[in-house]
Parts: sequence; structure tokens; C-alpha cells
Amino acid sequence: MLEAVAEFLAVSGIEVVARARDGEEALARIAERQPAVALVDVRMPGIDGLEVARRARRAAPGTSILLYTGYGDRAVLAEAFDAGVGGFVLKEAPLDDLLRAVRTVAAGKTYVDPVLAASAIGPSTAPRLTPRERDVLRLLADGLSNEEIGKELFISAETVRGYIRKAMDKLGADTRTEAVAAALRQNLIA
Amino acid sequence: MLEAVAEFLAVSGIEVVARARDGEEALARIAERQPAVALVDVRMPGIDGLEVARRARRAAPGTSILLYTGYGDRAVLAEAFDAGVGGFVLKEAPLDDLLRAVRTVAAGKTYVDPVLAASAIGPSTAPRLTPRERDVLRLLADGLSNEEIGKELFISAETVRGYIRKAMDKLGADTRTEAVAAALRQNLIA
DNA sequence: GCGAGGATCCCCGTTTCGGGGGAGGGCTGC
DNA sequence: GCAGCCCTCCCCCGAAACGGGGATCCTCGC
Repeated sequence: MLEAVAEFLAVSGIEVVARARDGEEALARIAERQPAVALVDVRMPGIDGLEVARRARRAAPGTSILLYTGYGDRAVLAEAFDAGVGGFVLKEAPLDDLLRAVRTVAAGKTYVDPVLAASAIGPSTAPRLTPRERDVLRLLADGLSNEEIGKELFISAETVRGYIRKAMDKLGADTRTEAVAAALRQNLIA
Repeated sequence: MLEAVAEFLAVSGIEVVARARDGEEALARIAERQPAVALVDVRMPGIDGLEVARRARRAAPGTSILLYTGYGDRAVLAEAFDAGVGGFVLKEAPLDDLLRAVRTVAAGKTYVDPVLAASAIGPSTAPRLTPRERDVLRLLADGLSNEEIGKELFISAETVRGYIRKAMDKLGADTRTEAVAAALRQNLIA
């Protein structure tokens, strides 16, 4: 897969300066080569693509991150742009789209997969949760109590309650249970 | 859709004795004509296919119900066979499969869509919830309290608690919230 | 006809939740 | 450098949920 994509880009006139198999390696290569564009998979062992994007902004401010993944929804898209990525392409997209995306972000613009864009511009009813709020909801969905969640996240049970209340507020839920259900239904947590 | 299927069956040598647009009508026709096989959609306005199957067993004991729907999972499959249906076919299946299914159940045997069967014979980890348990979890996911659920279902809040506890038990959940999350994840409720 | 299982209801003491409030520290982007 | 957001923690109150028990009734299948 990695080889195939690199090969395709190379024959299409894009200079491929490096390849990496995981997040650590990707970051190292990005810092080292300072490429114009870094094509990064969201799902990777260790550091995921989003995290790579966040860190790369410091390590290589001139590099545009182009996320390349098999799946995307409103939530990850929003998070991705928060992380400062330059574009987002689905693996199912035709290879020409990938090429266009690379060139677009290389030019400093933003590229979003058209399929994804269609679903993202619709009524983005799904509220934005902070990472902490999501952590808490996830653990809540696994049946942990405030106390247990606190231990898990190294924060106090009171703080946990605070996050839950904020999440309930954002999701328009009357109970913590409804908040978890809403988050699940809207793919805000898994 | 209805017409197309009827047409196909007719030209394939199956005698189509009646058609119906909803559950009520289907039941009436089944009772009236006592067909060997009734091809029924699960999702219908008013009485759904499962309910039609249950009632048809009384109204027409000799009729085999063949459910025909666009979507299916372990849970509905299990419920379907509890309701006494003779077979289950997905709309995505090739038309030949539909034909085979009709002939199979007409012969008094059971037919299950091969795609569905594959997923159903796997580790059926999803527990069985009673209708009442599902009702309660659904309302719980909508943020209602025990009291409110009770009013909604015309039962006491204590009874509601009882169902929730049973559902928690079946789902291996420690909290009502986890029970709802588990039910959502396993498509036991929507 | 008898057992299994579903649906219904109840009690009681303990814990947690829901809903307010406030408050400080830190990073970040403009 | 300052506003804004996130993370963190704390207090109070009344209401609700929890845990674990038991109990009755009815229907359906064998």
C-alpha cells in the first residue's frame, strides 16, 4: 500500500523524499526533510495521524499535512482541522483525486475529499466536544463511575462530573445516559 | 418495488394471489387467501412484519412467512424466528435467491439468507432482550427518568427499575448508562 | 397441567446524580 | 498582552438512582 502510493506519486511527477511506517518515524522524517507536503494515515500504530499533524506544526511549520484514510466523519474532520491539517482524502477516492489533493495543499490551499465535504457541510448538528469530554463519555459508556473515571484519568471525581455536565449541556441531554447515547449515535465516541 | 417483485415471481412460475401495502392489509389478505407463502417486509407502516408473522400464525397456520427486508442483524433474526417466520431474505440478495427462498419455505423448510446466516452463526454474543427491556432502554437513551419512563409505558417506576436491572444483567453492564451504550453498540436498540 | 419466563409491583438504606455556584492556572491565537 | 478556551478543583442541596431482596399474575409451550 505504502509502496504503491509512493510509486504512483513518483510517476505522476511528485518527488517523494521519504516514507515512514508509523507516527514516530513520520515525525522524524518530516522534521528532517521539511517536505512541502506530508501524506499521513490517520490510523497508525503509536502516534496517530492527528497527533502527527499537531506535532508537525512545530517541527516543520512549512509542511502541509494531508490526511489519507479509509474512513471519515464530521467529528474526525473537525478535529483534523483543529489539528491544523491541510487536507483530507479518502482512500476510496480515485487516485487522481489524491494527486489533486497533494498539489492543492502544496500550493498552501485546503483540500477536502468531495465525498466527505458533502456530508460535512450539511447541518453540522453534531456539537464539538473537547478531548476530555470525549474521554469521560467513553469511560462512562463502559460503565465506570465518576470515581473510577477519575482514577483512570488521574483527575478528581468532581472534575469528571464537571465534564459530564458540560457534555450533557452541549448534547442537549437531560441525563448522563442520554449524553452517552447521543454521543454514540453521532459518532462522537465509539 | 412491490409490483416489480410480484412481476418477477409471476414470470418465474409462482402464483401471486394477493398484494398488500401495509401490515393490516397483509394480515387481511393472508387470512382470506391462506397462501402457502407470504412474503412480508419487516418495515411497514402500522403493523410491522414481525407482528404480522406472529398474528398470521393464528389466522393462517398453514402459511409460511418469508421476511424480506433491506437490513438484518442477529437481533432481528432471533426475534424473527421467535415470531415463527419461515425464512429471511435480504433485498440485496440476487433475485434467484428470493425464488429459492420462496420455494424452500413453501416446502415447509426454513430459509435464511446466506449473508445473514454467516453473521448469525458466529459467536452470538448479543444477548436477547425482551420487548419491555428494549422499550425501557430506548427511553432511557432519550434521557427519561424511571418515573417518566413509567408514565410513558403505563407502568410504575419500580417496574422500570426492574427491567433496567435485568437488562444490565443480561448485557453485563454495571450501570444503566453502560447498558444503553452496549445495547446501542449491538444494535439491540436504535 | 405444570413449569418457564415475562410483566408487574413493593420496601429500605445508601450512594450518586443534576444543577447551581465559584475559582485558579495554562496554552494559544490574534 | 489579552481574550478565550480548556483543564482542574471545590461546595451545597434536593432528588433520583442503586443494590438486593421478595412477591404475584398470566400466558405459552410441551
